[in-house]
Amino acid sequence: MEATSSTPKRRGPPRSLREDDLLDAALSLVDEGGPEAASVRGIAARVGVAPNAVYTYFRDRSAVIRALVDRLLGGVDHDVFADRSQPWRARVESLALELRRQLATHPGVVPLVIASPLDGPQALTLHERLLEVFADAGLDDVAAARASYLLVTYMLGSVALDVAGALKPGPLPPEPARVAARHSAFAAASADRFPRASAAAATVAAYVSTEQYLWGLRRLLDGVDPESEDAPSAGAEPNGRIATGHGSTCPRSS
Amino acid sequence: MEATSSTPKRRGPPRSLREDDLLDAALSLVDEGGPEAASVRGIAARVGVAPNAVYTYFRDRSAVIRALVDRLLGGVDHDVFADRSQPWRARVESLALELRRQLATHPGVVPLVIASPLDGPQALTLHERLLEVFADAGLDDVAAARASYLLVTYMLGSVALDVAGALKPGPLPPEPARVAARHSAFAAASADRFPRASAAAATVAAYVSTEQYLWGLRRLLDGVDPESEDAPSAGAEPNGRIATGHGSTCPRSS
DNA sequence: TGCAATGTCTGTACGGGGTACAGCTACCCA
DNA sequence: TGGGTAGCTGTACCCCGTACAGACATTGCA
Repeated sequence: MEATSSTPKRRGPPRSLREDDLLDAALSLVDEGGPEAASVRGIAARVGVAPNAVYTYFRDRSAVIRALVDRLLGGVDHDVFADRSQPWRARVESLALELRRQLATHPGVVPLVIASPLDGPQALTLHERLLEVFADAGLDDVAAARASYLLVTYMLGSVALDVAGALKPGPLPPEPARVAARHSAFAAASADRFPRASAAAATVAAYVSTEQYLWGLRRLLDGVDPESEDAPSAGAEPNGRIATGHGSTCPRSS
Repeated sequence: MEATSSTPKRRGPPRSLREDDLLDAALSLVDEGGPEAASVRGIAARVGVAPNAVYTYFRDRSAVIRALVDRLLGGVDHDVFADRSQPWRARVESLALELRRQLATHPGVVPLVIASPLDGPQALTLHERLLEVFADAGLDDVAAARASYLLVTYMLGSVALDVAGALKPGPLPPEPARVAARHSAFAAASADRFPRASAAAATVAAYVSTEQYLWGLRRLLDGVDPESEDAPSAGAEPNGRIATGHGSTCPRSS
């Protein structure tokens, strides 16, 4: 915002609103009522303003959402991560944990993060930081870019599904009488169809943990590690290495 | 449940609509116009019916969406996966590829998948299938459940972010004059802030591929493999290993 | 054969959402 | 001191989800 560099000459009355106020309101709404609660009207009402005032700061609702996601992911930081004297893997793990914490604190934004295109500033922030770390680790640009994409994908994907899985809408409202029969029958059929998965659901939930998240992350980091041997082949390599699959022949890819 | 089994006595006129017709319409709408295009009114219009008719078959719009996601993920199948004589890893990879194909064909549903709670029939279908495979592979129930969760998380997360990343909204519509200055300034600031990531974006995109997806999957499968040694510790293991920020040396080798 | 019950679909309407358009007001600068 | 402009409001439009009440066809049963 310092782009108005030289003369911060402002016209009009002093702002009673600011982007941050609107985003704060949006975030609190999302925290309370889920992703859809961040309506333009709701945000405006929360800051005590007419709905249209929002359009002075954001082009449309999606711009508000993007800015919200941006601010949230951009704020992911941590002492360990910022400390360049730390081992690079520890820094990445620190970032991953902080990201997880951040999204777990605001589960409602997860769908918004996922729905946002990956090339926005928010993802770029993450990429940028990872790229720095990988450069420190000695990866060349291409390898760093690939590693960055792989990790951002894993981190956001895992955290998103973990958190979104925990974000259940609660018991559904009662069904209208006319449709109740059909749907209850369907529910019963579902339970019949997936007895084992249903039974395992509780077990599964108990094992979804930060440990597991970190474990997967470390497995991927092993492959990224330049000192390791099993970095992914850049696609230039034909199926030889990739198809070498631990006792299984891998099917055709694309 | 099975109560209606004996006499399929129906009253009323023969259905001119069916769930599948509505879901077909919803899917085509999503394919054409993104996740939000599947409005109740739109679906009804596409099948040539009043909007309310939809409520005869689904409790509300979210039920339609859930059924759509359910049908899509439930339909993920493949010859190799179904063939129990195949090595289990090949079967899992086959499922993963088919899932990727399916979602890549219908990118618009990805946000819907992510937004759906993980305990719905759709995810249960995936879990159920993976659990079968893992059981065949000799994993006990708990290990299978953990592995299943890890893989569903990875698969859906990776594919979702890949596909959603490819699902860019295109160039944004022109901004209203009043706000243009502020936003272009912001855009410039963004480009300044993330020069490296911006530059790397194209490179990154070029390397996002099925290969990379499979590579990550295989790394995780290595850990799941009962014949392998480095399965994730079930959380029983204290922090010793985890807090150890291994200074870029692989903690384990395969 | 006729009547009542029931599932399917329509007409209408309400509340809420995004947002375009046209102002009003207070402030800044010339 | 007056024009210009940023910040904000009032109003209005259209789309969306969906509740309510009924029209209609089909069926089971008397």
